[in-house]
Formats: sequence, structure tokens, C-alpha cells
Amino acid sequence: MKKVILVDGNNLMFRSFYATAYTGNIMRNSKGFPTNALYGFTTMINKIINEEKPEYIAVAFDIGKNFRKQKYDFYKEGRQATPNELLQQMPIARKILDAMGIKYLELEPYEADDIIGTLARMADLDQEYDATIISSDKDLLQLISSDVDVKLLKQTGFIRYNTETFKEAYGIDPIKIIDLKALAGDSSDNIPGVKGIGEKTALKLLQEYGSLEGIYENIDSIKGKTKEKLVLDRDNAFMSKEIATIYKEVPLNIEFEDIIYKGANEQSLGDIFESLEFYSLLKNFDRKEVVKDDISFLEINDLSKLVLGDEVSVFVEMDHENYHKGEILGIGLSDKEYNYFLDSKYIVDLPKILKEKIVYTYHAKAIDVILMRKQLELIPINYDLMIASYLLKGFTKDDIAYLMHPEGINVLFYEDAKKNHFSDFEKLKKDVVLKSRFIYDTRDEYVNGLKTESMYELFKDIEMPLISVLADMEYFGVKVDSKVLDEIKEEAEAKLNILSQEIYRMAGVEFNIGSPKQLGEVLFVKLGLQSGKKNQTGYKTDAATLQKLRGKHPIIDLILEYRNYSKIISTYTASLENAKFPDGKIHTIFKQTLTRTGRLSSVEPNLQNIPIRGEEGRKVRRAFLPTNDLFLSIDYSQIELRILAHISGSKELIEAFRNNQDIHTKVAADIYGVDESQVTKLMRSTAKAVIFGIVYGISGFGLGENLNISRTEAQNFINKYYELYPGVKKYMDDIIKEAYETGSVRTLFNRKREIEELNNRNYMIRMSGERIALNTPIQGTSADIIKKAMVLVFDEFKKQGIKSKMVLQIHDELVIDTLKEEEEKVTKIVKDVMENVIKLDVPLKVGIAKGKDLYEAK
DNA sequence: GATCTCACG
DNA sequence: ACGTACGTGAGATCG
Repeated sequence: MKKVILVDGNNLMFRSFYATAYTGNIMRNSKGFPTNALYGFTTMINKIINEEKPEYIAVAFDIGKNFRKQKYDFYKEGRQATPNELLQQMPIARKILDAMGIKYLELEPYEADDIIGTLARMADLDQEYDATIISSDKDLLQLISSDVDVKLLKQTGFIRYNTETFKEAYGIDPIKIIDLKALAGDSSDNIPGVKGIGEKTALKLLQEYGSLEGIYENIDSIKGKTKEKLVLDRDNAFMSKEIATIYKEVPLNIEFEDIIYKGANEQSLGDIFESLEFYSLLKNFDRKEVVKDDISFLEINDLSKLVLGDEVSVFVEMDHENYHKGEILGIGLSDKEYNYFLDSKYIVDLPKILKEKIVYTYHAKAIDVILMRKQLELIPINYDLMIASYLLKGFTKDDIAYLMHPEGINVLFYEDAKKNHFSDFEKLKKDVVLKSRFIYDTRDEYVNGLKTESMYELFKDIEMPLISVLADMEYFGVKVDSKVLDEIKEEAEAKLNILSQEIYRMAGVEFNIGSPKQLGEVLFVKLGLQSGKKNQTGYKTDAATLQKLRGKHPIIDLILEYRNYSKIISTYTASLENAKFPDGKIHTIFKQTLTRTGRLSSVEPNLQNIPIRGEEGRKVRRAFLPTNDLFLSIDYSQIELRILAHISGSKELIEAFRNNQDIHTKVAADIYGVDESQVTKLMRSTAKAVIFGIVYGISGFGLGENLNISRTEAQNFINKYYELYPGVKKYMDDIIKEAYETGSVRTLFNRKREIEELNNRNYMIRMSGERIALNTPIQGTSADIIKKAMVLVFDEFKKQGIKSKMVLQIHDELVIDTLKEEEEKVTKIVKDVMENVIKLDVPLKVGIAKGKDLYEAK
């Protein structure tokens, strides 16, 4: 038996394009040519070759006019035009196939489906051949036969259908897909079908009468509305059947011998990959090395041999991503003229070497921390490529290799080098120097880019100075009391024991309460509770769903409580203990180049999500202790709303903030049309939810879900809000319009976020883009403001010789590890700086709390 | 490794 | 007709 693989080339290209086009940027090579569809296409084809090991393979494409459209001009009408970025990539897909030794087929006026159908029929007729069709298009399922199966691609993975498995899944023979479409139509191809009949009814009819013809032969035994609909749309039904039928006699004039898989010509395939800059695909090739990875440098054994110009780039390679733990592997230095490699022992000389220089680097914070760990003087760093690239491109990895590969510079990815334990020291030396060279050579380009984009001030005055502020916070760390953590853990474990016994008893069975699958089974099958929404794997059992079931069964409260305690144990006792360093402290890493809005994030461990809302979880805060005498916590009061008031210019909101009103109460009074004195707790919290929702771009539905009220009621609240605050509504409309026009939005400090989602053909994704456009200037400006405040606080501490330390930033809050005698000074400095860091149309206000641990300082 | 769930602002 | 709130990090389960 000979195996034939038939690939739907168009389908693969579209899939690959849209898979990556809707989030983030479309991948392009350095010339700006889009490559995202080709990359996905190529990896898919490679995968097919590896998995299927075909003897015969052909890839079919659509080309030119198609005969269905010629005959019925409504066919595929209403489809959005194929984006130019995808069209440009189509011819290259053919070239890649040529180089891979794979035949591609196309013939006007036929579609790829028809070509595949024709070859599938050849396999049906020839006993010697079996075919497998590969696509994510369900239309092709009609071609399944004893000799033909279909590998239907899913979002992740695939399902393989043959005659048996298809019948099991659909209850009809594969060929009947055509009849199904004749009845139910197909909105994506604009095939009408019979109006008012959907997939469910169609399947039922087909199971009973076998085929479209069978249905109309027995039309009199069908009753009611269904019959009426069928009679009315008879012509459409038969025409739809014709359109939906894949044509199997395309005059291709080929035999299977013409589509033998020949294997790749590595030289020509390599050339294509080279021009597309698919370096990761190139690396397995045995071809002439053309990538730039050669560099001359001097390995320094004697510091007197090191002669550097005024401007120097430095790259420090470490053996661990976590620079609080890692050790140095080597140091690369470059100046205008030349490159040097320094052994790690020279780290102690680095401050002296670079003291008078203008220094450029990648990931300055790692260098700061490692110098602090070694009690060395810090190096003044003028430019960090990691930050520049974050601001300009919106995303950056910790690994500089991701910036270098697109330029054709073949350094090892950090991940790969680490896997091999950095064993190739010669390569490591070369790479380190290549990296410092790269930093130097690209610096002007990035600085110019920042200036062109009006982000140079943001870079220079906020992000760059913030680096050493964060380094200082991380290095100083937060003390953790293991005993307290342990007590919390034991207490929670005891509760869990009791709870689980009680839960088992009520359920009448012992099961893993932590497994959503098993829990769903128990609640919704065994106990027969009303199941809410489903997710991909079964019943939803999250807190919001369970909340709605409270009172229906006593087990619900127990499960919620169980979840609460088990979260505390797993995330906040065991793992925090684990994250502790030998000095008894936790040293988190604040990621400065990760979020799309400009916020920081905190990892290993995350210290920005320590429990506070629930009393049980909040106790965890007792384990966080000051190294000095007390914690001061200073947080912005409603900063995002104040920013909304400012950038929207809403008179009413600005007025309210200027009068120092409680904004939630004020909005509640306005919405409900009562006096502020008559606002109840519920009214206030409803207003609060509406206000928050507005900032996120919520819909009536979403707010309704959230407040557990009907969507109409919720929508009324939203409308009322718009009416009361027309400035806010106008801001929302304007910013979304601007986002569509420019493809991006900016914060008050000019931080830019590109929003690719707005160009997506998928309605949902576009809507999500609009919400991003709405929210990012608000969240991002808030991030800018507190970042600037941190820099100023740090400077002021230094100026006044304050020994207290900023240790945490939690988006709108700063935590200071304070010396008793500095309490007053610190409070004043931080409050003054935070409230006056920028002049808005509304005042900025902070709240202050203090305590002997993080529990009390809130 | 994907998915679900849940902690924070 | 469909899906539905912005931004994060992390642990447990399961295929």
C-alpha cells in the first residue's frame, strides 16, 4: 500500500497567518516583509513530513477565478478581503515547496478543495494507494472513504477521521456532509441552505431519510414548520448541494508518480530561509555557513592591555536567569574600535574600568545586582538596550539573542546554551563579545527611534533611572518569618483535613477536591446540582459559578472554604518558604520589560499578589517583616479614576475630585438620583462596579454577570453613567477612533502600545482591541506616574541620607522598610513626591498606613 | 504543556 | 448569532 498525503495549502497559510496575526505583531524580516504565515506553514509542512513520512505528497492552492463564484456570484460573498500581508506571502509558499521537493497543484478556475477531491478520487479508484487529507476545513470531510481519511487540524493537535470514526461522531456517512450543507447552509461560504433549518434539524432529517433527495421524496411524511421551510426553499436546497459538492474531475493530467516526495534541496531551501530570516529552521541544515557569527576580539589576561574609548558597551553573561543566584561566566566589552573578552574574575575591576566611561548594556539591572552582591561600586549605565527595545517594540525577552537573530547574528539562545551547561567555552566567549558589539552598534538606531517616537524622555528620565531603584529594592529584599508561615500552614492543613472529611461525607464518595473534573462530576452529576456554564473540559467550578449555588447545597460553602485554604498553603506558605534566600529574605525580581501597559511585574516569587482581601489569606502578611523597624505603606487613592478624569476632561469627575468627594458615593447618588446621605452600602458598591467596568470597557452583559443582575438593568446603569459623565463617553469614543487611525495608543508620558487586534477580522478580537485602547492610557499613565515617583523618592532618600528602604511596589502602592527615627521624614518625602510628581487637572492623593509587619501596614 | 483556578492592582 | 472587563504570576491536574 502506498501512502499519499494531500495538503490544503491555502488553509494552512490562512491558519498560520491568523494564528499569529491577532495578538502581538505580525512577524516580519528586517526588510519589513511579513513572514508569519510562511513560518507557520513551513513548520506545519515539516511536521507533516516527520509524522506521516509520505512517499507521495501534494499541496493544493486556490488560484484565479473560481467556477462556483462565476456561476453563483453570492458564493463566499461577505468575506473580508484577504489581507495584503497574507497575499504577499502566498508566492513564497510555492517556492518553499519547490525547494522542499514537494509538488504543488493549482488550476484555474478550481479551488484547492476540488484538486484534493480529484486526487482523493484517484486513490479511491486505485487499489494500490491510500490517501490522507490534511486541513482544518470540515468541508473536506465529505471525501472520506475506505481509502481516504482526513486529519482535521484543531487549534491544538488534530483529529483523524475515517469512515467509522466520522460516523460515530456525526451519525451520518461522510458523503452526507454535502446534504447537511444543502439543508443547514454555510455562513462562511455564504451558502444559503434552507432558511430556518440548522445543523441539529438537518442531522435529524438526514438520519431519518438518508439524503436530500430522500427527504423531498418523503416530504409529505414531514410535519409542521419544518415541512413548510423545506418546501419553500427547495430550489435553494438543491443549488446549495451543488455548490457544496467538491468537484472530483479537475483536469490535472497527473499520476501519483508525478507527486513523489523528492526531499529538500538544502541549498536552495536554505537561501529562502535566509532571506526570510528563519534562523531557527536553518540551524539543522548542513549548508555553507553564511550567517554572521565571526568576530575578532582580544582575550584580556592583563588589564594594562585593555584600552577603551569613551563610549563602551558591556555584556555580562551569567549561568542563571535569576541574577540573585547566578554567577558570572564572562564579560564582553566593545568600544568604537574593538572588542574584548574578560574572564569573570575581572568583575571586581569593572567599576574602575568603566567609571569614567559612557556605558551601554543589555539588562543593566542584572549587572547592578551582581555588583551589589559582591559589595562593589555600581557602574553608571547610560543606556540599556533591553529597555529601549521594550519601549520601541513593546516586547522584549531577557535574552538579547532574540534581538540579534533577526539581524542574522548567530549567537546561541540562552536557553540552549544553558541546556548544554555552557560547556562550549570558546563559543561562549565569542557570543559574549558578539553581544557587546551588537549593543554598541545598534545604540544610535535605538536612541533615534526613541526620539522619533517621542519616548526619549520616558526612557532617559523614568525607565533608565528606575533600573537601579529596582535593583536596590530587590537586593535589599523583604524578611520572611518561617515560623509564622509554618503556623499558618499547619492551621490551614488542619482545617483542610476536617473540611475534606465533611465534603467526602456529603458527596458520599472520596475524590480529589482539587480536581475540577472530579469536582464537577460530584456536584453536577452525583449531587445533581444545576450546572452553570461549561468550559472546554467540562463543567465550570470556579468561585463565581459556585457562588451562585450557595444555599442550594451545604457542600458548596465547604468547597469554597477548602479552595481558600488550599490556595493559601500551596501558593503562600510552602512556596514562599521555598523562595527564601540564605539571608532569611525574599528577593523578588521586578520585571521592567514585560507588561504591555508599562506596569512592573514581580516574579520568583510574585510579591504583588500577597493576599489581602480575605481575612484568612491576609494573615500571610504577618510573615513579612521589616529589616529595619516598621513598614510604611503609601498608596495612591483611586489613581486610575483620577487619570480618567484628567484625560477625559470630564467636568463632573474633575469637580468631584477637586471637592475631595468620595467618588463611589457621589456616582451612586447620581446614578440612583438620591442625596449622598441616602446612599446605601449596596448602592455604593454597585456604583463602584460600574465605575471599574467603565475603565475596562465592560458591556451590559459583563456588568450584569458581575453584579448578578439582569443585563438590561446593568446596561441602564452604564447608560446612566454616560449621561451623567458625557466627557467620559466622549473620551472613550475618541480614543477608540484614534486607535483605529494610528494603530496605537499612548500614555500621558508618551509610552506607546500598538494594538494589532484592531485589524483582526474576528469581531471578538477587534472588540478586545477597543477595550485595550480604552484601558491602556489609563493603566499605563498610572504606571508612568508611580515609576517617576519611585525615581524621585530614591533620589530624595539619597540626598537626605535616608537609610530606610523602598522594598515593594504594588502598582499604586509603595512599601518602605523604615527606621523608627526616620518615620516622619520618610512619610513626608514619599507623600510629597507621590502627590506632586505631576500636575493634573485633579489632585493626586495618597493614603498612609504603617505597622510592624505587612498585615498591619495596610 | 495546556487548562483551570485564584491571588493581586 | 455570538461572546462578553484591563493588567499580571503561579500551583495543581490531566492527557
